[in-house]
Amino acid sequence: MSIIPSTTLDSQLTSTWGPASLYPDGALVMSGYRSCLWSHDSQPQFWSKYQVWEWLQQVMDIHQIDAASIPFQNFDIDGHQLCSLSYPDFIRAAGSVGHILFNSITELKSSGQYHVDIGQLELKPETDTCPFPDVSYPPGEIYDPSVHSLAADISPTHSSPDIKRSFSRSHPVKKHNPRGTHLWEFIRDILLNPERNPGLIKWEDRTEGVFRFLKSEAVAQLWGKKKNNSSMTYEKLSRAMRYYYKREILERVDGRRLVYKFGRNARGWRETEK
DNA sequence: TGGAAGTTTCCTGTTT
DNA sequence: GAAACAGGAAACTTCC
Repeated sequence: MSIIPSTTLDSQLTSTWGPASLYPDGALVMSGYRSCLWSHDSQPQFWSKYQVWEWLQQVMDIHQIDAASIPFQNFDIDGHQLCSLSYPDFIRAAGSVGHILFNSITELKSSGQYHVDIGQLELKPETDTCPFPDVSYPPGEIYDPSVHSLAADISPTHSSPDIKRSFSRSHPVKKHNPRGTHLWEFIRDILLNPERNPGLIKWEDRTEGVFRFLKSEAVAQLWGKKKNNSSMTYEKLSRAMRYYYKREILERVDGRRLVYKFGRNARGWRETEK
């Protein structure tokens, strides 16, 4: 979302993917590390409704917060409005999760330039040097939603032990999320960042959740890189996609090759959820 | 340590 | 004939 304009497929494939979900509380992991600078539109004040919603998604992901814990309809606002909310507003809007969201947005507002790539993170004490030697991305290259997601950008203020204890007591967590982002979430995130992933996957029917792979093997390679699996192919990826039919995360689209549709159990792709 | 979840890999057969 | 789809089966990785 509000990240660096783009990066190449090659650079993605050679960069370390950020296994954000391997760190149930990424902010804790990142505590004590300096943030790196990123682009102007990373400042939450300039976010669109869509970006606000994405931020919510990423906070949920990084904290493994049950999706049902956050009433998305209460966040049908843009970044400017979001930044004007007070702590009580967050509590009213998101209940027990409110303080997590408040801390995150407070930090983002105060830094305005917060970006941490967990994949490149070395666990070492805070130093005067940025742990990310080169965060520049040539134009026209492809954005990697997992590397550059806000999931990796959660406020260090979350590292507060009090918050952590409070959070673990009061918030349900996802039952299981074995290897970080799920495949369908990975696909969804690519779709939600079309300007940064030109020609990989595109919406066929945005309102119905129908999408089509344009470069199936490229997507498979990207997925393989994320999973540190250089032998990933579209054939294997598509097998995993087909398992989603049973779970109703995806629905079959008969007669159309490379076309899938989000099912009732897939969330976060609808515009109306923003 | 065992079970569950979510893939990953391989395979055969079918459809486009 | 090639590419993609469909789905069974077993293995694997990770988390709890």
